[in-house]
Amino acid sequence: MDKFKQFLKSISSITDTEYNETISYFSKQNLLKGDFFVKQDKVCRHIGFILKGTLRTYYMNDKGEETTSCFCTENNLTTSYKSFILQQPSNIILQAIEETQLLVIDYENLQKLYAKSTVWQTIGRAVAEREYIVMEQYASILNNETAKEKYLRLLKEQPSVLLKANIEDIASYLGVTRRTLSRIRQEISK
Amino acid sequence: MDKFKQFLKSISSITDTEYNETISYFSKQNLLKGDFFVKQDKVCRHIGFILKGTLRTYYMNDKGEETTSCFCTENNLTTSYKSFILQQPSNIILQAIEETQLLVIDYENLQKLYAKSTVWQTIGRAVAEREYIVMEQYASILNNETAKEKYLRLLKEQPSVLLKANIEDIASYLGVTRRTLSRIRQEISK
DNA sequence: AAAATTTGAGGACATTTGTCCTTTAAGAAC
DNA sequence: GTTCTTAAAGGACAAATGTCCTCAAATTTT
Repeated sequence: MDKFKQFLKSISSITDTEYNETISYFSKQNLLKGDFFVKQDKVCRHIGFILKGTLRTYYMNDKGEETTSCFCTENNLTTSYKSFILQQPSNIILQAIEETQLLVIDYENLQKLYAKSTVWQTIGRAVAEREYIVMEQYASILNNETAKEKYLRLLKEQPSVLLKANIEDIASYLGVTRRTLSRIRQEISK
Repeated sequence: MDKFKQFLKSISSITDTEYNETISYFSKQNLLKGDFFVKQDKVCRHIGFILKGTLRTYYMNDKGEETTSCFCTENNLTTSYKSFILQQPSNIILQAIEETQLLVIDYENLQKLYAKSTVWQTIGRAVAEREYIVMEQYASILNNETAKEKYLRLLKEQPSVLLKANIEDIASYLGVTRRTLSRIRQEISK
């Protein structure tokens, strides 16, 4: 729980008292490997803070092909943010790829916090701005980096993901087929 | 100016009185074709609302190659949002591709509005959420659509851009070379 | 109007990536 | 320990895309 307090303090000037007054709006949630945090076409009702574990975010097209867009790891927020904001069905799926512990708040409780407290108004904007920045960074990577560069970035920034996720998911994250990922790994091992 | 009031009302419950009290924080800016709204590596100090015209958003890599990420059109906000939020140098460039009129607010004035008014706190969050959604949509397109699909989408959603922008810029927006764009147009014309 | 310059279309070939398949290795089940 | 199953690596060929170039049309300059 302390991790979460630290996270909030890193994005706002929330005091210990304010934190204690509002933490009761959150609850804990545990996921096993393979469990879904957000299912496709369901409205995402929660924002979660990852205390422990890893989630995979992916799209699924009509043909059933999956495209991994993100691996969410410890001490970060996770949600189908667009679905959450608009309270509309989600076009992305969030699934645990290992045992995962979350601190979650639902939509109504978050609106209550916004109404009740100025600091939570600020946190709400800061979170939206952060989510924007993460997404812009992601789009920038999609635009400017080759699959090989993305692989090397993953290796550097989230090496644990390469051990936990399977080849299919990593390939779809890089935007290539398994065959090409195999070629990339071959090149790198030289 | 009315367009801007309408825009704000579409994302918040701002009243006419509140609007009139805060509009003086904004000023007008005109750009000629080729003028920059945001230069590379400069801190973006403004958010603009496009009253008229079109801007192109692009990255430039070390080799001087440009990647167009967005064409911003009338009645939308435009800014290098990440640079604006963090007040750090921008990695994207915003350039008018035709004569453009903007309503702009600078960073300090926006912070004053946030401090002064609850409705502007809400607008700030709503804008961040909107920008997030646009960016997510963009990332989703990058992930899931082929260059041809992107071209057809542009044709449908922003047909004016195909007339105003040059081939090089459109190709870089689609993530392909001019040669491939030429092939795409050939296919479509059949 | 003629010349010069810029812009888009498209040919030829090389490179990259995908598709389909086989092989190998590792782990699970018996 | 042997067989079965699953996951990753990699071969062979096809398809898609990039590179480099030329040509034609349009636009600008003189």
